Amino acid sequence: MFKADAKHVKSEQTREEILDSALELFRQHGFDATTMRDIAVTAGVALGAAYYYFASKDAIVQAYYEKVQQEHTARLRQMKMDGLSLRQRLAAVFYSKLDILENDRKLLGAIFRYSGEPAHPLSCLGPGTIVVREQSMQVIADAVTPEALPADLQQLLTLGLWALQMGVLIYFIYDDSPQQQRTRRLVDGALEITTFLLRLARFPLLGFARKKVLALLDEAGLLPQLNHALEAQS
Amino acid sequence: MFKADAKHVKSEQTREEILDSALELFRQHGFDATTMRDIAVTAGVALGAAYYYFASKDAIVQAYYEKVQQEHTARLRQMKMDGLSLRQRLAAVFYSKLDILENDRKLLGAIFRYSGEPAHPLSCLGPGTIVVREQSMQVIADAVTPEALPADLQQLLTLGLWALQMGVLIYFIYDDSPQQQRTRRLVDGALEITTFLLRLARFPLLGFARKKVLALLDEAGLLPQLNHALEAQS
DNA sequence: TTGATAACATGAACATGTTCAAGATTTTTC
DNA sequence: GAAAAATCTTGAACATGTTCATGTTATCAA
Repeated sequence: MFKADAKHVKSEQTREEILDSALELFRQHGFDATTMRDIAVTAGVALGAAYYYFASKDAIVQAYYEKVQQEHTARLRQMKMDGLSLRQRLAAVFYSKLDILENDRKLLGAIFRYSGEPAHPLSCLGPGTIVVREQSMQVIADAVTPEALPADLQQLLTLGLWALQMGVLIYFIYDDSPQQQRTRRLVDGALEITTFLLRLARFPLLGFARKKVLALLDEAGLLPQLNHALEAQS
Repeated sequence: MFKADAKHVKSEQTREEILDSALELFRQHGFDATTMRDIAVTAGVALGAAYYYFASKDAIVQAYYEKVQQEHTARLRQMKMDGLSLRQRLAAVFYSKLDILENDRKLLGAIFRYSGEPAHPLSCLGPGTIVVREQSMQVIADAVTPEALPADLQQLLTLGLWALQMGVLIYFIYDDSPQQQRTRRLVDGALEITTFLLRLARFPLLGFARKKVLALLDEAGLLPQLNHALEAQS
């Protein structure tokens, strides 16, 4: 189960070769302008081989995004968060994600392409992408946990921040300001407001709203169980 | 400019014929399983004719959604809203939209397909779909306006509800409960919380948050000018 | 009426994502 | 080590969205 057989290594190399070639071509000429034949030729394999390793052209982008998520998780794990405020930790989460994706904004579009098709294996909200989704939630949860909030509030905050991150990514894709500074400012502002509202969440009236929201999300089945995704790290 | 020439009428009929055939086939066999050739044959025209009237297969779904939006606008206009509360008016807005879309959930996926591609003419967030987007915002704005809220709050509420509607549509697509009752309950709960928070928005602390949010959205360029979409009604 | 122009219609040809039957290579089994 | 199985590779063939050169028909000016 764990033998690093030469064959397995070579297979993995071929896969990497195809993935790297594809990403290079995507970045150079765009996703649509790059054909699977281009990718195969650049990777030095036959067209069919590309499909042996990747179920579809979009699946290549999905594989890229999974690598991004691994990188995001890794970067935050080796970051010293001690002494940082919640807001600073969250800023680190959001900023590092943007840093990683900075030069590949055009690729991200493919990630959202099937968000309206529950049955599609690459739907970013569907079961087919649950691993990477839970992983990205876990990154946020890890930044939230040290705050020692009440469990319900913590869950709510994590889900809300994950949704915010999704929205920020969309904004990021559309952001044509230099270096996407606008997205960064949006993150700053959103986090400021988030932490401000969090301080307010202890007040009784907002506490009532909090319970309402939680009950609603729960009834809607939108409250995932967290902490189940970390072991899926290769 | 306004002559109902026989030719123009016939042209419009052909377009309708293609659109109707396409929708029928989409509903019967699904979007992907229906080919443009199927559509052309069913409509009794050549393949090229379909492309004369619609720029792409997805554009047919877009045309469908524009019809849906027209219908939504029309339904709400002929509804007597006098004496209804804000929450009731908003419920009418959300429910009627779901009613119209009830049997075409599978078609909706195509609407979101290009949400991550700013340059695509069918991006549901891009400039190519601004008319239908403003129209759907206007429907919400019309339900909000009678409340005579402060201008900033009204704008904020309208934008927030539009975003909520988008989210609800996504949930709707994924909702496999009978008659999508879950989505309706989600709407109920979300509107309850919305109106509750709206009552709170007058308090000074939340008023501060409100200003913050508004400034943030404004800086991000997310506050559209409303009231400019009504004349584009055929 | 006639010629010119614009609007509409055609379907073969093309581009490209995807499939698949067949073959090559490696690993496992006995 | 030979046979069997699993893994990997190939590229022709296919399906289908889209384009386009070529018609056809309607409109309009003279």
